[in-house]
Amino acid sequence: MAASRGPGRPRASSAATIHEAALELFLERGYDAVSVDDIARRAGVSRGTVFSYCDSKADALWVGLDAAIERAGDAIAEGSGDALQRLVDALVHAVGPWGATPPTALRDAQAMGAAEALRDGAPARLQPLLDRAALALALERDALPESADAAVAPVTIIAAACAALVAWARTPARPPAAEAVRATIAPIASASRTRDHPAS
Amino acid sequence: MAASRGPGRPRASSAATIHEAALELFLERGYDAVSVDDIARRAGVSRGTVFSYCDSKADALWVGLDAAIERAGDAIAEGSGDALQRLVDALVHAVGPWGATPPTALRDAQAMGAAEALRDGAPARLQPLLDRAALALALERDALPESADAAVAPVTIIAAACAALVAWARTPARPPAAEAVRATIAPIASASRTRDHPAS
DNA sequence: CAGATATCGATACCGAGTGCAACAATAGAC
DNA sequence: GTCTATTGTTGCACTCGGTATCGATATCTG
Repeated sequence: MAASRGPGRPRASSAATIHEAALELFLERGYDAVSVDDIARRAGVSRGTVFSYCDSKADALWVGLDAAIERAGDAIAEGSGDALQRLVDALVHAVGPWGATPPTALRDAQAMGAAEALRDGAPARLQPLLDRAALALALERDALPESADAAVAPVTIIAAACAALVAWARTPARPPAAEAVRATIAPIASASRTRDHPAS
Repeated sequence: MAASRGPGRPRASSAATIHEAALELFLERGYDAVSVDDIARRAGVSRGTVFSYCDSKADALWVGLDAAIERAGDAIAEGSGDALQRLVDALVHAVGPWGATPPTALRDAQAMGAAEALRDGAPARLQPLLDRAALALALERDALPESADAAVAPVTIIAAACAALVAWARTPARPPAAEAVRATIAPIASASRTRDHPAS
């Protein structure tokens, strides 16, 4: 990590330290009642340093989620089958490491009063994944990535996966995340496929 | 309207005036380069007045869209068929008045540099509609509105409708919006129905 | 030891959004 | 016509998230 390689390092700050402090405070006081100053104080760091490690106050909520989004984006390039199938497999694969345990921020979103922040931040976080899926689909279908043909199905499937995960995280007794996701989005993908490619 | 009933009414400000000023400025300079002060100046009112008519800077982007969302929410209560079919019909009905002409903010989102603002604001704007759809579905299925069974399908269908509309608004030669929406979400709804109610 | 370098901290700044107290204008009461 | 209550409007102060900058400090290299 670039944070610990440099020549001068007066403290032992890290993104993880700040994220931990933020999540602690979110749980104690609720997301809205925690300011960035609070996070800085709890982490033993100045306000400026918080923003040098985090892009926004909400970053701590997305630690495990961003990683999964990135895994999904990377997996789209690989995989077998048509682009839609690759998207399904990528989403399933991305949440595989979670097993039956959701990332803490997702599981405690309600308790932290961060459900809205999570919901409102999702579009921006998911955009790169969406772009890669739309691009893959557009290449396969000789369409523009912005066309309805290439853009709608990825949005639909990714939205379904997110909704499934939110509900899954609330479930007391959970199956593995990958199972829940596949069961939800596989039929959606089939429907998109048959609508867009009726013959094959 | 409460705005014109009272004894004293020093000015004739209105939400429409402020929305017009905002959209003008967004088109001229781009969404991010326009401050609320700019909008207030252009509309000939003070900053405080802007926020007494608008909840946020982005409000002007949502004038036509919010109305459609509200139409859809109201239509869910009526309609025929199961709850999923009512949601489909409600969405189709909600964009009916648009015909083949998208709301200006949706059509000019790119030109205004407001595509991101629109995307990021969508979850909060769509939440009431989502809640009503999930509630209707939960009642029909004897499930909790937060359960996956009741929550996933509405998210999926509404997301598909939004994606379809965004792509539709970009299309040079447009069919009526209702057609585009129905063609996109009908198969998704069928897939959700057969998955959740395999027997019937 | 000296210089280069990168992080950290403090400060100032910007814009969105909220709250409030004062003001102005008008409709109605008398 | 005057008084009064109501209501939109204004200006200001404030909070908070986010950005930019500059100086200080600690580490590594020569």
